Amino acid sequence: MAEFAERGMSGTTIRGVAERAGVSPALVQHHFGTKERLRSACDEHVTEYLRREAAAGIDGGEVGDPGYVAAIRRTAPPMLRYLARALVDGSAAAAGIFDDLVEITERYLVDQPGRADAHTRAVVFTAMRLGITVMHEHVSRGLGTDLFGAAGATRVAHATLDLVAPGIVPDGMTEKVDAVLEVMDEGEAR
Amino acid sequence: MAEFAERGMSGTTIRGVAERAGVSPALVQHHFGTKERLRSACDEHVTEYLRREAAAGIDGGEVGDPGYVAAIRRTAPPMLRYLARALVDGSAAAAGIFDDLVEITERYLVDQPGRADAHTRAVVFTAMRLGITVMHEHVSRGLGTDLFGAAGATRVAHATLDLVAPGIVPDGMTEKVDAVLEVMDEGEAR
DNA sequence: CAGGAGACCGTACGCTTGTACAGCGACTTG
DNA sequence: CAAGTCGCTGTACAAGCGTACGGTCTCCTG
Repeated sequence: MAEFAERGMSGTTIRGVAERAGVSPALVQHHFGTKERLRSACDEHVTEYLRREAAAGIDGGEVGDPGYVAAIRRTAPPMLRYLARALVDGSAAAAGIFDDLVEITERYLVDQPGRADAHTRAVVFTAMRLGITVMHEHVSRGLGTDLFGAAGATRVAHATLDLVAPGIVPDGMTEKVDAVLEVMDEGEAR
Repeated sequence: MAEFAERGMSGTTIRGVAERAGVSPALVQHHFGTKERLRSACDEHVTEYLRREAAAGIDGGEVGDPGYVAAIRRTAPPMLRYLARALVDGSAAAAGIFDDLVEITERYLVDQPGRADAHTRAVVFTAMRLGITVMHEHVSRGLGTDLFGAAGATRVAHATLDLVAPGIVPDGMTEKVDAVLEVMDEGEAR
């Protein structure tokens, strides 16, 4: 996944993946058959991960658990880096994830009257939020800190809350974000 | 540029570029030498274009000219498609453009008190806005309309104005956007 | 203990790739 | 009109690619 994220679908080689994994190229082929099936396996893996963690994050009280947050902070960056590439590399799975996020966003965005309809807003807002992840390299450079680090994530979360219209985001979202950031800080300090 | 935009740096072949241009692969090499220098030429071209048109758009009254707006709407999409790819493909020129946009954004964003500092806000806002362009394929699919078409651009502009905090965007920006959209509609109707 | 499954490897093959090179015709220039 | 420039081409080649295949070793199982 790291190799796909860094070099893109056509830029990664099976030999490169094998070397990074410390095995022979033949073993990669033995397990995944073809390069396309290796990509599919990555797609499936990140799709399942996001579906599982998104569900836990939405309806679960797990976001208050320092251990859970720490685990997410450890496992999420590789997934997001892969997703960032897949979103512009023409992966069908990434398109599905995007559409799922649009649907979730549309359900949670406050439908207050404005210039655009709720669906258009949800699509645009999803693209905007994902833009930060997709351009994490540039964001990190601009911030002088890794976006996927604790400090970077906090700053970006605060800036995002500054930037989006208050009437759009559901009630209690600001507090929820603050709670997660606090739990994250505690986990970082320990 | 279209080939680079669709297939990425490592996915495009000189033979593919040549075929698309209706010439022989050797001619591409004759003019640009190497694939890397071809990419550099594209980078330079889009950089110069954006610098020129951004300057005209910011301090010029040209945005009220229907002919000018029509020309932009014809020339911009290929540039933006290329930029979208270059931003995640690790192009040095794209990084420079991103940084330039951050600087411009920081200069124009209203520096009202909030949770994040002005620079962080500018970086995040730049990534968000570019996210729409970078994920134009997904946005277009979600909208059911081409993002680079007149209808799509209008809907996205309206949704963006709905989504960003009113205190952040400078005075008169809404009216300016409306004016451009109106001129665009006139040009389209003709 | 025989044997099968599976993780793992080295080698090989055909194809595509970037690039080098020699050449051809049209047009410009002295 | 000779000569050079330039747009343009076909061919050739080494490197790297995805993938097929046969083989080795370890471990589990009957």
